Amino acid sequence: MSSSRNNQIDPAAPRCPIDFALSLFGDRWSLLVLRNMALLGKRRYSEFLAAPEGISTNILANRLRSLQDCGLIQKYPDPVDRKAAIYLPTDKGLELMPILVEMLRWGSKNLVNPMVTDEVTRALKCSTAPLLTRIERTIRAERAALQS
Amino acid sequence: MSSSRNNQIDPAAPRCPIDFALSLFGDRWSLLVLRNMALLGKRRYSEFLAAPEGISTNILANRLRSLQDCGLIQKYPDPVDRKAAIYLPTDKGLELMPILVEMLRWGSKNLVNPMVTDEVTRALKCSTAPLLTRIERTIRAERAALQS
DNA sequence: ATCATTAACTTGCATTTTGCAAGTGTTAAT
DNA sequence: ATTAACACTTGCAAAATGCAAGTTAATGAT
Repeated sequence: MSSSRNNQIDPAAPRCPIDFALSLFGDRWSLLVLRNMALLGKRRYSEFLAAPEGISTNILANRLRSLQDCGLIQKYPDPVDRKAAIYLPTDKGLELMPILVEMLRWGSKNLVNPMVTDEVTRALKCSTAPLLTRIERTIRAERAALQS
Repeated sequence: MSSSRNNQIDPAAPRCPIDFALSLFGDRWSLLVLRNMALLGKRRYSEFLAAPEGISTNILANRLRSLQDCGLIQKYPDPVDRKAAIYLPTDKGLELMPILVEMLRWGSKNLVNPMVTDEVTRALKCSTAPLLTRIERTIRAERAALQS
């Protein structure tokens, strides 16, 4: 697979936004990695690998690369452990949160036994704004700490 | 491929709603077919095939089957042309519209030249509620006409 | 009644992507 | 000097995809 999917497409040609979105993260794993980062507070390769869905090592490495190539996540060296890396969503990646939240809503409604935190349950029932703000703040704060 | 993906999974076991959603329509084509039905007013196999993204015939047939198996769309015989079929989203499928709309929003913001109708542009700027209501009404009306 | 056409697929096959297991390179701890 | 932890990479079989061609059933034209 090319490191980023969908090359040889004229970026100025008019295109359906949904098609564009799906060409970047329309697959089984990309949004699950984003979920792990943004919703479950995971930051490292080994943590993503440990997710209950069981992504395999080569696919995870491939997705981490393509998400970086799309500008949706960024990789940082861990300041206290030089063999480790920290992955965080970019602002462009954080803008995917409404999509994740709507999937969460649909899945929660259509699953027999949806596994969700109390915070998410509350957010889906009332307003998702507080959840989204909290996520943005958390990620931006970590990013600021890593870049200094 | 099995006609519906993800068999041998205990439906009562607790599961992440996002994982569940992605297991049903987390691929390049399923949501594009839904877009064609709900947002672009397409109803027939030949219309889906004519979409600018260029889905191939076997993949389209496969997705139409798996979306039916998931209960997201339903197939009806065309009342005026017995060799033709009409595909429409179910209510469960209509509930995916917020996900599509959020993808639309993200793509429109992050594409150089997003191809969207004026109605969608307006909906994204102000409120998506009118667009969603109009889609629901349209589909439900067609469904009612076909079932009688 | 026959023939061509249309709509909705199915089939075969080459290419690509996925999933699993095993291996590699670098840093850190003992 | 060994061992362990972390983040990958490689090899290979199996599955999914994309393309072209073929099939079936209903219509429409002659």
